[in-house]
Amino acid sequence: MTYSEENYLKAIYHLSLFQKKGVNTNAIAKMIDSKASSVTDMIKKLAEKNLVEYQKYQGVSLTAEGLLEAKMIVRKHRLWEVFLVEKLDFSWDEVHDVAEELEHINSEKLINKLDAFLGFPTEDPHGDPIPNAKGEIKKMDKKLLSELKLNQKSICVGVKDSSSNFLKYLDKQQIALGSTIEIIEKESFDASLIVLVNGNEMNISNKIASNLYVKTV
Amino acid sequence: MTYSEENYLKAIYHLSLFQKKGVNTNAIAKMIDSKASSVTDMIKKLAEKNLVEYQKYQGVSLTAEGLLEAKMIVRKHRLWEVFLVEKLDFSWDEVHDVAEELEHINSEKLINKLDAFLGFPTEDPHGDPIPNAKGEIKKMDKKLLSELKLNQKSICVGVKDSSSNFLKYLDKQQIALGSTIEIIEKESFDASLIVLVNGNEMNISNKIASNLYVKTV
DNA sequence: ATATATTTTTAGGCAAATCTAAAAATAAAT
DNA sequence: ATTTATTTTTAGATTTGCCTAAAAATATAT
Repeated sequence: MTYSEENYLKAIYHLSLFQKKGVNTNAIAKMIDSKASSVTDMIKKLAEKNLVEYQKYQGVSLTAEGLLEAKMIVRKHRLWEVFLVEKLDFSWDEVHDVAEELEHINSEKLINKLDAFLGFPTEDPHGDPIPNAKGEIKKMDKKLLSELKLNQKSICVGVKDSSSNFLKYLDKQQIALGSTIEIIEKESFDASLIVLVNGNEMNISNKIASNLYVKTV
Repeated sequence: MTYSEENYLKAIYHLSLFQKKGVNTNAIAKMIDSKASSVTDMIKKLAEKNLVEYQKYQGVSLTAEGLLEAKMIVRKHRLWEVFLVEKLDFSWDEVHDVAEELEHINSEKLINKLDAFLGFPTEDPHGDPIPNAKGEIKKMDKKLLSELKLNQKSICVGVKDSSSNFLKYLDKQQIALGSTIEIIEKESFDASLIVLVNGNEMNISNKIASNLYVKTV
């Protein structure tokens, strides 16, 4: 598979997590940062190879084979992210672009050895699940902080938005994966929250709370 | 720089270590496994970018800029090889192809962090020198085993041929980097040697001895 | 239900990297 | 020094992945 084919599969995979029907040509174009016509071309090629199911004008979906391929790319991406953070001291907002390149390195032995070296992690530095060698994904029951009940103790387990901007904000506020979080007051006017993060009281906007995943404890 | 451009630079670099004049079009074609006409095309492109010096029919050589680029690719290749062997338990005959892909990953931060993680190694698993971040290469005074004097104690510091075949042969004979080697007899008829490797007597053909680097002690 | 807007596809082209085959330059050999 | 052989370059095609612009299909709105 080419670099480009892999990127398309990955994009379709990510989009299909939110869209149960076929994934739109335009949505793919936006994610890949290309044009709808290019997407149509590539989709035809992927359909030829039996990696996607494609009906003209009806969007695409991954075949079983395509899904597995996509998961393997995601697996590689996230394992490399763990490597960068745990072993090479990258911060969680720096890993994405490099992992975007590393995910295309093609060696099963490499990725499985890396997996073992890292201790078979199940989540990446942003709390996203890492598919295992068979493509199985352990899903965690997490919820958005904005959906958490008052006075319910929880711990931070992931982010929805993993943009560098947001991650740096969290660093500044000393919010990290594993931080304990509890809502002690909800402001109905702007839906902002007063929370305890590791015991420290702070104010958090709704936008932040809508991008932080927590697990109740 | 594209993947392909990097491969050409690397090929020219390796060939120019043996050939002090301009490197031949045909030699490059053979190394890259392509055709002379393709090489001519690419060379023109690299000359445009000031990475090589090129005169029609006279071969190519690297400019200062091209040389540094080439060394950085070699640096990446060899650092990844160390990583694969030291951290992921690859054997020395398995690393080349994967490193061939990894060497194109483009992140200075990554490679310098990796370098530090590995403890700033100066040689790769085959005994080849690793350029440092400035492109400096610490050269070791090594010689071929075939050039070693009788009864001169030495240690194995590298291989000239790093084909999987040869490396597996060395594994089988329990010859590795760091093994002590001493010639105790030279057979003039076929130039084969009787040697002590870590104290064990064994017979070694001239071809083997001409592909093993040693350092006298 | 028809007109309007949006999305998707087709048609035709472009740039990069490669190739084959022929021509030009250089090297080797008698 | 010519001829012969080899190497290198040019010319013209091909493939991949992308593009723009126009046409076709689908969705939306009055």
